[in-house]
Amino acid sequence: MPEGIEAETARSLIERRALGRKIVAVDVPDAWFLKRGLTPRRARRALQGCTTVEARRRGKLILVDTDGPTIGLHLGMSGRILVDDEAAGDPLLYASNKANPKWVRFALRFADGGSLALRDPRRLGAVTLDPDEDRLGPDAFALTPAQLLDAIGSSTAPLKAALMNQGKIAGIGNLLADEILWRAGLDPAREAASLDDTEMRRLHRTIAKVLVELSARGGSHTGDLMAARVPGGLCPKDGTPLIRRTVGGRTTFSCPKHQR
DNA sequence: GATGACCTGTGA
DNA sequence: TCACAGGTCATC
Repeated sequence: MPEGIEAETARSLIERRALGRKIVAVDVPDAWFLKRGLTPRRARRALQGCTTVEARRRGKLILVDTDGPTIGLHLGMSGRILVDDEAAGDPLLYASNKANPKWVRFALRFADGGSLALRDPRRLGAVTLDPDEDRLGPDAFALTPAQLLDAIGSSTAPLKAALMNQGKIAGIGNLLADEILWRAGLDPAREAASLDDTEMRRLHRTIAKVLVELSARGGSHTGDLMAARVPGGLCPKDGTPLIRRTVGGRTTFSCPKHQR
C-alpha cells in the first residue's frame, strides 16, 4: 500500500536518477493502465523526444515534468518505480516484491539506454498526462494547522474517512490514518467536525510527526501500531485488545480505551 | 457519505 | 479454494 511516504521515496529516486534524460521510446504493454482518455499512441506522440526536467509529488501522485507534458504516475496499492531496473524503497507489504517482467505496465526508455518503469502486479496504479493536480488537497507533508481545519473541520464524515479523503488532504492512506489516530488518541469513527481546538492541534502535530518518523524508518508499514494490526492484537500503549472495524470503507484497528 | 467494483498475488 | 489486502472511481 504505497501511501504518501512511498510516493515520496519514489519521487526522490526519480529526482536523483532519472532527470535530464531524453525519452526515445514509451513502452505501454498494458493500455488499460493509461487513464483519463490517454492511449498508447497519444502517450508516444506526446513524450517521444522530450527530456525529463523535474520530479514532484502531491499526495500519492508522482509528477514527472518534461520539457513537454507532465507525466502523472500513481502506484495504486502494489506499484513500484524502477529507474534503470533499480527499485525505490523497501519491500512493500501486501505486494509481491519479485521482479516478474510481465508486471511492468509502463516504461520510458531513455536515449542513454536506461529506463524509468512502473511495475505493478495488481494493476491498480495509473499513468496520466498533465493530470489535474488541483483535484487533490494540500499535501500531508506540508499541512498547516489552518489547512487541516479547513479540510476536516466541518466534515460530518468519520474522522478517519476525512483524513483519507485525497481531495481534502493528499497522501494519507489506510495504515498512516490508523497510526496517526492511534497516536493522537482519537477514535477513527468520531465525526470529524466534533474535534475541539486542543484535539485539532494534537492531530496536526501527530500527522507531522508520524510522516517524518515513518519516512525515516522506511515506510508506512513501520508504525508502532503495525505489529498489533492483526486479529487479537493488543494496544502497544496500554495492552487493551484492539478493535477491528470498517470505518470509511476500510479495515480499521483502534484502541477502545485510549482513542476517544 | 456509504458502498461496491476494479484487479490479482498471497496465505490460510 | 477462497477470503483478503486496498487506492480510486462510479453509483446510489
